[in-house]
Amino acid sequence: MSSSSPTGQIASAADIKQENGMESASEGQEAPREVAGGAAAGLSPPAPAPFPLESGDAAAAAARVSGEEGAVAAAPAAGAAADQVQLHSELLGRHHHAAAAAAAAQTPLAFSPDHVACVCEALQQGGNLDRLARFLWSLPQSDLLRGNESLLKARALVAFHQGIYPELYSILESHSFESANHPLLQQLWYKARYTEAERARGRPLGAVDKYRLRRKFPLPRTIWDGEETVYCFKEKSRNALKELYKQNRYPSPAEKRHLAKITGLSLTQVSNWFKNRRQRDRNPSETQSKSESDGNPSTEDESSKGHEDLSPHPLSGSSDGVTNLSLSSNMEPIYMQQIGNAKISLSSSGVLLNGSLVPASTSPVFLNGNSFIQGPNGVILNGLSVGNTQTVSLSPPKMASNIVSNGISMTDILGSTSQDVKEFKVLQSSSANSAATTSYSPSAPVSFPGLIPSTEVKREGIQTVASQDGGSVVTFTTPVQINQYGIVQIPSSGANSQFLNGSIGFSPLQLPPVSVAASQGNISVNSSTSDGSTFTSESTTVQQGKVFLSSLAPSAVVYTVPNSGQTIGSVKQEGLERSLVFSQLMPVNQNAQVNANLSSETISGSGLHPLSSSLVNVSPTQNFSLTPPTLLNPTELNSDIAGSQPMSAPVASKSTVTSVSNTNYATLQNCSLITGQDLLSVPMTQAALGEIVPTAEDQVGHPSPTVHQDFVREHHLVMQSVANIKENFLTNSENKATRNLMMLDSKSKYVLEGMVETVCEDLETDKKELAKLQTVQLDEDMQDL
DNA sequence: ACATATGATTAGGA
DNA sequence: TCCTAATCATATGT
Repeated sequence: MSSSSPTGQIASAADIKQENGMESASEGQEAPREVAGGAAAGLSPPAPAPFPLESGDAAAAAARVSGEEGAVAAAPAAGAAADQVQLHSELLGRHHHAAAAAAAAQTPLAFSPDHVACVCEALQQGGNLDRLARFLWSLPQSDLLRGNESLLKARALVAFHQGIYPELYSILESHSFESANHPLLQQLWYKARYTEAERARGRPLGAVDKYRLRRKFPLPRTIWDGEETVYCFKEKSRNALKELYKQNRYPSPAEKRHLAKITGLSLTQVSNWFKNRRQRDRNPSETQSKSESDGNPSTEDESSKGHEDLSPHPLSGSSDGVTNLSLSSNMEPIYMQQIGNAKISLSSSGVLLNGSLVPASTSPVFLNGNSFIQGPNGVILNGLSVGNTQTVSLSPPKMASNIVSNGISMTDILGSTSQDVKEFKVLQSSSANSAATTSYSPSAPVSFPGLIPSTEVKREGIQTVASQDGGSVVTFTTPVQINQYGIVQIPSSGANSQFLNGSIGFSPLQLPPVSVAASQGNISVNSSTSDGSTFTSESTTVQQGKVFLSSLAPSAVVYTVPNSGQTIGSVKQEGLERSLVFSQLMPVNQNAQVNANLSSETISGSGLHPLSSSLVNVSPTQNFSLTPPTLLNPTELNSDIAGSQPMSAPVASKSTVTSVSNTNYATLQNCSLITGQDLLSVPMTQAALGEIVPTAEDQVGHPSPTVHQDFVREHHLVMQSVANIKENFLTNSENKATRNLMMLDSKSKYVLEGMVETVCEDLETDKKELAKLQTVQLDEDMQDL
């Protein structure tokens, strides 16, 4: 029990289980199970409200907030807060005070959709459904009708809470939700069915009854990615396990971890699976069936088959696409900054939480209380967890540790836990992929092309802008949420605050569908850098069909291959695994996948050197090139990195994000590396987005190279740090590092498309608002407690 | 209802 | 800490 409890872990397990319910059982069995139960159990069995964060989380969050931020927000809101309306009005007031007071006055209730979403998320997180219900009730019809996902989710929660199941079903079936929200919504779906049945029968349902109901009322595709799950494990996961089992019945801890990571299962689950598998192979008599692996009794490992298709990977998927699920998992939260932790205070970086997982609850949490206002540098905000759930929190520059996500402390996550925590998502596309990826080299770790880690991507960028004066430096941090609502904040460093709104734009790269095909190939990314350099990864050869892109700072982009320890000599797998790097896979066209790792850790963890070379692995057979609108100058990056001349080459890049849209094309966003010269280009990227705000630079008014340099510097720093060059780091960091975080939603939808909205115009205001919300929530929570 | 499949748990050993 | 063997309870199928 204890150990495994996959569910316990975060949600990941929970998620999975959710679907079937079985697993969750780990704990006790009784709790059991059912889907809902399972999930709930996993999370917090306890949780009062099924959805809210775990108590633990909440508590943590609360603590933070109160402790640290309390001052800021607390005051006003606190008491009154209780009431939605008040809250509402207050928010409005604040919100506008800077921007448009007048407007506010006119339309009191006219919250921007983002704010509404924000409030909804906050209330959901707080778990106070009554308040949420009141809030919804106070909204004008027009707002309710808007397709805002957070709102819909909130309505669904309220409907469930109030027992208005038909409405719940209607909501769930009428809108395609982000995969990050699937776990929660799935729970609602099943739980509602169970409850209805129980009421009808007047007696509690047994496991079988629930199972029947699940069969009878399958999840609508709007809240399910279509991935099959049998006995609690996804087909893909099962296949991955089988593959490895064929090769080695006694996987090493590292292999198990890797497998866990790949499959989104916990280490314990992986171990149990092998244990059971071995046992059942041994005594067929008992259960026999080996359906699983075919009979490979022999399996003796390796010898046998070896190759071939060992992995046909499964990824089954339907092809269609729908979305994926996320689930839970995902969490791979990543944290990257190990560096930060390590020695450099650097960053603390941001943490992303992925909402995805959230098992039970919804996810997102606001976190970091600290973050809110941290002085000069670091602040951030949190995005709200909007739609997806995810919230981003930022941490203060220094501590990495603070972050709590979903109740889980970062630390935990960071720790080995990652395995447990993380989950991957599978993109449907993957299914297609599966085909694509057929080849898989045995030697290589198992690859699971189809899985995509939750999508979180975090990007940290540190941007420092030197003021012309030279005196001040402005740093800003930008967390981006890729969900529907992106929030970018740029705190100004010093007293003078300048806020930039940044919206971060990503210019999407589109990958031609075609390219994606198959399994092994190289991918070249051509960036049209100013100089026209193209980046190709030769070195990268194939790893398992994945391409990893890691971006460090805003500017730097590193391409790494995470687990391919093999490839990279010095790197060890374990290290890699541990590193929280997460990679994302992007299915391109459904067939190809690209992984982007944004963590620096990977590299650093291994202690390698410079990873100098950037590697891109592409498994897809074919090569496809990505042409970002922006410029990539990988070369420079690499050189820099490798070169050890940190500052020398200025490259400013923005983070790279890969997005995959359901539609089949993948987009790389923000991949721009800008050379010093091209400073201007940076902004451009954003321009693409359109409406968005001026780039930071613009706002700051420094186009100048200087800035860039700093930028670059920072980058370098990061990179270097990776490389083990820490000293520099410190320096820079001291200046102020800024980080950019990007959260992608677990869905991978990464779709930055919409994401980039700039939600908060007035950062301060937002901060306050958020703080207030949090405070309020906390207060309430406290009271409840 | 029954049979089977499968993940998890427990106890004991190395 | 990991493994095996036995066993549990649910999941799934008929």
